[in-house]
Amino acid sequence: MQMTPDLAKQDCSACPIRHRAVCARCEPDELTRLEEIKFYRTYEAGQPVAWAGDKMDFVASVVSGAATLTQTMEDGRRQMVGLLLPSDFVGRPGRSGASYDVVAVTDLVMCCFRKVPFEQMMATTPHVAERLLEMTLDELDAAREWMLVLGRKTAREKIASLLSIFARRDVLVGAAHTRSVEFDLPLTREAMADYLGLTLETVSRQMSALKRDGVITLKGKRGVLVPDLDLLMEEAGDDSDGGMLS
Amino acid sequence: MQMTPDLAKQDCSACPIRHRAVCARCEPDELTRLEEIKFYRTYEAGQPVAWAGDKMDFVASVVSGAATLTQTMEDGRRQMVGLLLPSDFVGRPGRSGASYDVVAVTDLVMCCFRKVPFEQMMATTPHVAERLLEMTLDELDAAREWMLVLGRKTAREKIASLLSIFARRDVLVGAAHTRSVEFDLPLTREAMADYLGLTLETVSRQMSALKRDGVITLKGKRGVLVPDLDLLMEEAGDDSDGGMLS
DNA sequence: CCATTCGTTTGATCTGCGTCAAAGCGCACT
DNA sequence: AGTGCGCTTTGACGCAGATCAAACGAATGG
Repeated sequence: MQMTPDLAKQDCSACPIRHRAVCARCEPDELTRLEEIKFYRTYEAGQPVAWAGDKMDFVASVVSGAATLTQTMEDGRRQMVGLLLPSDFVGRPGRSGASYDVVAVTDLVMCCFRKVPFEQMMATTPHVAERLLEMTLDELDAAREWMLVLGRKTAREKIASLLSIFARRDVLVGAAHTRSVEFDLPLTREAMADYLGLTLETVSRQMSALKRDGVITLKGKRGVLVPDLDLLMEEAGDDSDGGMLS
Repeated sequence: MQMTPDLAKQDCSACPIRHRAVCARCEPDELTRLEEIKFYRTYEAGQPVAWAGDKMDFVASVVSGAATLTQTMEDGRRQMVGLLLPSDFVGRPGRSGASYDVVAVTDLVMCCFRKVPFEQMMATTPHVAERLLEMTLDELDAAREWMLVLGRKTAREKIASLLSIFARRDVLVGAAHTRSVEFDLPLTREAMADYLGLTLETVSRQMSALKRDGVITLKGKRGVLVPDLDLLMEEAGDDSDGGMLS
């Protein structure tokens, strides 16, 4: 959780309000104010960012790495309710504590803003509040999309749906109209199971099945090669194009 | 979908920004502007409010009755992703179309605001934008709570979780510290199944089981009596107090 | 009054996934 | 090289919930 001075001045395109990429309407002095209250934190794989109920005095967005939001029942059953990948946002303006356990699953760099000045900024600059609302609506859509996965999809479809999420972040256009992708899974089988409402054994079995059927190829322990993204998305039972066109 | 003149002047405490109850900071002229762009619509049970992809030129909140947000796969599998009860909000500022099918499940009255003037209002009055963000965050929390239900709870726990949602809206304090509640189920068994990721048969069986075990009593077709709310919430596997204290 | 329809209940059977158990990898230490 | 540890894979078996099927009750309408 130490500061990383070498990052302190970096111009981070994945900042909470994505001020370079999206908030083009921001005035220069607004950007300056954002830069002033910004700092970076790093976490190691497995390290907690916050436990449910803890006070969180900052909001942040992921620069690199991945983190998970999970909920746990008293008897130990766990459900991941959010997956934070680069550019995703954490922290609730107007709420004192974290609602869920936030844990780094790989080495993680986050771009943070102290909560109090950030909220002041929100209250005075409509752009920021609007951008935050837009991001929250996106999260809500993602959560609802996932409700369909959890409630109605088979184990195989669930795995394919999860792989699609990662695959769609790194699409390569191959020859002959097939889109192939290669990426590293940031999650263990257990974490995948927690996300999908399955057990790790079922996850493992279905991964093997998808491999056997040629939908994916496993490269070492973490690497996954998807020769045909369309085939994967068909396996996921997804009617949409996965947002590739938007 | 006809206008209801008798409602047109009613002071609706469940309006989108809940301006009477919540937006106490609003100036009188802001309230007046809201009143000016407000109108009411009624729908009959079963009637669609909007299909996924349709343009929705208004945002609204539920005054009375209930509506559902559902997602459907090509093969017909359906998952409800949201349940709209009085005071709940529908419609996305900044988005052109509905993301999900919105259907009235009982007779429904909605308090609507034309989208364009509402968004103008949002852009100029920080209260409204903040209130909307707060409401969206609440929805997001509810969606994530529901992900735990869908992913990790047993059929019996799922039913109890759903019943808790309705029960907590109408709590009566009984004698001897037990809290008893009585309410009408606004959903059919099939709709409950769509919400819970189950089949209607399983829903029916588990309802019977809860009745047999004295957790609930069925009054006619739709009426449900919960003699002890704490017992129901224990069945739901809920560690929280259900927000009763907050 | 009966017939139709729509939602609900209940039963019998099947199956996908969970559970329990054991073995197979890398990979980091010593 | 050898040992231990964390993660993954694979197998055997059982069960919760799906599926298929039938009957029931209440409301509606001729």
